[in-house]
Amino acid sequence: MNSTKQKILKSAIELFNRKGLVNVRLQQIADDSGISVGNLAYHYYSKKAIVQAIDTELGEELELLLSIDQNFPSIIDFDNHLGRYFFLLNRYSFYFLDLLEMERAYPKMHSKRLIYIEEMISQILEWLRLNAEKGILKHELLDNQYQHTAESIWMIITFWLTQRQVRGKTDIGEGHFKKFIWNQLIPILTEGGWMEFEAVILPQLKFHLDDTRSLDFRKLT
Amino acid sequence: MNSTKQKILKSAIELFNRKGLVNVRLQQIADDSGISVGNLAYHYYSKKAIVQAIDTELGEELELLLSIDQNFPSIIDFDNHLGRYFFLLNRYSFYFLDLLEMERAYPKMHSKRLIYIEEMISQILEWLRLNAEKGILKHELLDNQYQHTAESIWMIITFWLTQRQVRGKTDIGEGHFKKFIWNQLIPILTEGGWMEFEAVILPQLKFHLDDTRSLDFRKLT
DNA sequence: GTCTATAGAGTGATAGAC
DNA sequence: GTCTATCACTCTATAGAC
Repeated sequence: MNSTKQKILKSAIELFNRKGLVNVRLQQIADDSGISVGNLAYHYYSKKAIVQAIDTELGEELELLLSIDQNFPSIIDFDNHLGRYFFLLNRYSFYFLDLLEMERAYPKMHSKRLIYIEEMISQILEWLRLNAEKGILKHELLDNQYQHTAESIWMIITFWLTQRQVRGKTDIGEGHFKKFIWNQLIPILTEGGWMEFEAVILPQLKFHLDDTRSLDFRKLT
Repeated sequence: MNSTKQKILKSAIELFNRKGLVNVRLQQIADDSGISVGNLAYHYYSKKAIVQAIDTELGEELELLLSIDQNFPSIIDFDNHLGRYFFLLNRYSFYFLDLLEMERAYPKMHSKRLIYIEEMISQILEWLRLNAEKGILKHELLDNQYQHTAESIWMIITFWLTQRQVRGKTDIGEGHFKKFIWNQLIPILTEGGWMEFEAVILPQLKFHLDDTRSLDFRKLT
């Protein structure tokens, strides 16, 4: 890919992230890239073509993340994985913020993304079941309990940025995100699971001092 | 409010819900109401004025829901409350589906809505703490645990429709919604809390046979 | 590859008759 | 209160010169 194409994608992603997909004009992308609209059209036939290029880029990164899922059975690997999702969330935030508009405007692209979504959920579920067997997590109390938990975790990841923006709390960072997800797991940790969590994850979470809000996450006595 | 104004609002809500705020033309609202665009403009000065009218309507219903929050300390009242939120979710679905677009297009309206959001979260938190004192819920393991749980429950309520639409699962109903929320509470129920839940809520959930997906929610042995 | 200029298809809002 | 007609504007996409 030549440098002009790269410049265009960089500008487009940045503008989409900041203003939302439908609120970005081709003119703005061209201006930000330092080229004309005509030239923009030479490199990318249409707005859809730009979105498609970004979509492919994100798709590759997601596949990478999904393919290494099988290798994070331990608690610390899950935490690292959350970090990687947080990175993608911020890099391609418009994709998560305008998820619904993407579906309405580009249904074909979205149907491919659907596969990633279901894969993501089933691999979280897999991780939960694996750790239940290992004695890190308690066994399910009800049918579908872990299915619901996996879907909840997916929801928190997917709509994390949206809720943050809606509530005007754009100052909270990765530590807060992770604590939020871990909160889904803390009540279902076994005694042993808690000990591992306390030893490995808690210090990690406290390290993330990028949060403005209270970081207190110490065990109550 | 005269009948034409009511017809307009009814059409607008329906169209917004189905196609999304930005994808509905004034012409369509007029057609659906059986009037002309000119007449539409006579009754509502602009598109924004229509949205504002709906916003006020929803605001009143939300205030009603938030004002009776203090009266649902028991488990069954919480469940009923979830039912009321589910009703509002569906009646004004565009407001939840296009939450971000609402903020971008009508920031002033949104800043009022922000208050409701924070109130909703703090009243869920209040309920959690009340039931922890009553011995229905376990005490917090960590600082902010219930704060996170309350925010998670708010997220699930608020983005329930969005995730459903994104994943193409428009066939799942109120029972599934409630089970999903209850799944947040099940792991933190005390022994006594579980017994009450099993007696009062489980039969209720099984009653909702509107779900297409598996309804199995029986206790595993 | 890059530009300017403009076509073409909306879209919200308005004017003015009835 | 209701209508038709149209303005003023926005935005994507294209044509054609350099």
